[in-house]
Amino acid sequence: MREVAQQASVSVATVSMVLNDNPRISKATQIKVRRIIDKLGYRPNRLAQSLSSQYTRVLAVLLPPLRHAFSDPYFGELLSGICDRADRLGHKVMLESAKPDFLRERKHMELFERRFVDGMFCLGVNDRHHFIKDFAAAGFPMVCVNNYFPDLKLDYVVADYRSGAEQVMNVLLQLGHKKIALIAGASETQTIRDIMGVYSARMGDAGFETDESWIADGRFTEEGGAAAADEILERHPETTAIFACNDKMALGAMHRLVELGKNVPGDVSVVGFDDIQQMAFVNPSLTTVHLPLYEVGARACELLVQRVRGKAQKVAERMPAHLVLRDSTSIVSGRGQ
Amino acid sequence: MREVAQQASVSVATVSMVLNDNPRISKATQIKVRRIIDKLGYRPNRLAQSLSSQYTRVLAVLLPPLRHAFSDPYFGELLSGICDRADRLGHKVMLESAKPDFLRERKHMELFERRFVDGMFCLGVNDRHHFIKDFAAAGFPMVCVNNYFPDLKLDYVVADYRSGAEQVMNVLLQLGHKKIALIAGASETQTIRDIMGVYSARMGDAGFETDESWIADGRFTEEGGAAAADEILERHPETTAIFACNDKMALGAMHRLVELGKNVPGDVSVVGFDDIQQMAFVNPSLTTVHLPLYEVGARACELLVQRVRGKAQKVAERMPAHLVLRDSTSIVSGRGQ
DNA sequence: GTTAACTGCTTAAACAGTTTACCAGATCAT
DNA sequence: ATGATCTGGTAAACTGTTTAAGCAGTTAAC
Repeated sequence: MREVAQQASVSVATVSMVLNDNPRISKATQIKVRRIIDKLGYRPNRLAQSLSSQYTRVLAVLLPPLRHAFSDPYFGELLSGICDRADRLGHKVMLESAKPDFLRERKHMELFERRFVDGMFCLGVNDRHHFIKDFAAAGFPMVCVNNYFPDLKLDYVVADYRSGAEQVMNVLLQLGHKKIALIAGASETQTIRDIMGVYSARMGDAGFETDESWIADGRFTEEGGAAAADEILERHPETTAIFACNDKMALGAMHRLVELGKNVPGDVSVVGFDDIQQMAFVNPSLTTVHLPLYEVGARACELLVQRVRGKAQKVAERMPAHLVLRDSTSIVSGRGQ
Repeated sequence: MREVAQQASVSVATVSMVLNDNPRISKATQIKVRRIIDKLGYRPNRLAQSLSSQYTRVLAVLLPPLRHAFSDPYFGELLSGICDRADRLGHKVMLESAKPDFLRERKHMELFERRFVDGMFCLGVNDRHHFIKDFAAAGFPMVCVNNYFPDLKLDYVVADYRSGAEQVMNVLLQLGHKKIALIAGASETQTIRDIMGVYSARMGDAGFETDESWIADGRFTEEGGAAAADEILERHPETTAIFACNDKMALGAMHRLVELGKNVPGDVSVVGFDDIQQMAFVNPSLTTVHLPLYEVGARACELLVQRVRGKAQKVAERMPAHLVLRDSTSIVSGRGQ
């Protein structure tokens, strides 16, 4: 920068102002300086800029410490939305995994304290993750992505799980299903509780009271989904439909059903949640709820950037979800009754 | 830092040396200063550290600009390995997407020039991506992950595609298959050419000469795999086995086969490549080649960090792959002959 | 007729560290 | 006693930006 200033016979401050399109710089100086910049191939050092301006223009994404978190299409789709939008807003995205060590050493706070990042996204958090309160307490910008905490004053952007669940229950009931089981994930997650609430309510409305024996925990994984399917069929062999709270569990359940010699959807209908890409290509293709994950991520990013700039107030948005009917659901079969 | 120095009645230089475990600092001063640091909750500003030390300890991952790149388990697994190892080595990971604009504006170079990052990983690149030469030319540390360029002097870490392909061909031939088709990806990719080379050679060895009518391009996607399956069956209805160069294409092909009323593996065996996690849970579960993607990513990270520190020489490693037999392959059926 | 707000630019301080050259005192060999 | 070496520390220069304050002259507002 000094070199540019020298060659253009102006001060470094002027060069700085040229770079920042400060209106106080005359057209002539603008052009003169820019010409030298191009000639010299000068690029401002972002570390120095950040040091001085107090903004790093870097955002962190905190992912749960699952072995396959990065290769999980669910998180991937959120990440995709976040990254695309961040790029458009001139921000970089950094990846972090919320390992126990990471949290114990308060690294999630260090990210801010040491000026690594301006803001943070939390993905896959639930009520047991007490650390999320730290951000708000310290006044660091943070947005919960596709999750929320009614009791805490935290920013969030979330897909409409209730509406999605309503649509699933409607279609299953209309297809004549009465023996509907639910494969849930961790009930420490508010969105899962939303689905469970809708499930119980709609079953009750339809006159088919269910108890917790109709609900199994699939731990959000394929293996868990398979195990949950086992549990359910053992407790209720008369089950004609299984509603899983995410696609991975639905896939695991479906795989297990086929292994057990059941026909999907002939004997048992299966419905997922999320609509991750592959689900159109499994056999049978999976009926599921499409969540606008990309858009949720993108919107969260927009709002986080506003927060960083001190603009946004309370951030809380809910984005629409819709059912995608495929081949894993059908009208209840005669003998299923 | 000034505050710490003052309270400990030493200079800021001393505080800096304490933080960096400089041996010139006495035990007594060490302890005295550290006590004040803890008391004040002081955290060194990484921007200032980087500005001064010339190292950012940030690495960038350049992903191809595919709509679902982030949610692709293939990239996810590589990313997972990279991130875990980077964390252990005290480095942060930044995400970048190689969009046309990005490259046109030389942003991939700016990342280095503006001191954003110390090094870079390139994922999913092929011979058409001329920009990869820029790094070497400018002397910026870069490692190609799970891909390589025999003609260029670039660092890389790659899974052993040839050995994987050998294993596939061995098992298919042993199962009695003769009419084996190949679904390839972009032939601009060296690893794909490796597979194609093995395929042709082994078919030739076994006395079953094939020509390009037995090879279709599946563009690495499920849709492409499905279309490729169509092509192949149209040209060669007698096909008894399909070998796809990645799992996504295998899944697409399998889905199409089932749609066409074929039984997998009864009528047609299908083999994939990569062993992404879900493939154990599709119907039928997919026989595929397990690539140590996590390890490839981790190793690439180790080597990149060494490169950044100026230690490593030429980096070029190949990691072993092995076949995973599942339910999508079987002995060739009588009528298939 | 005074005050205030421009004009386009410069100077210097601030941002928060690291590193190098140097220094005073202690230790050691001659 | 003298010079050489070691020890533990300091002051100052350095990294590359942004930004507040200021310069002297012009113009608009009250």
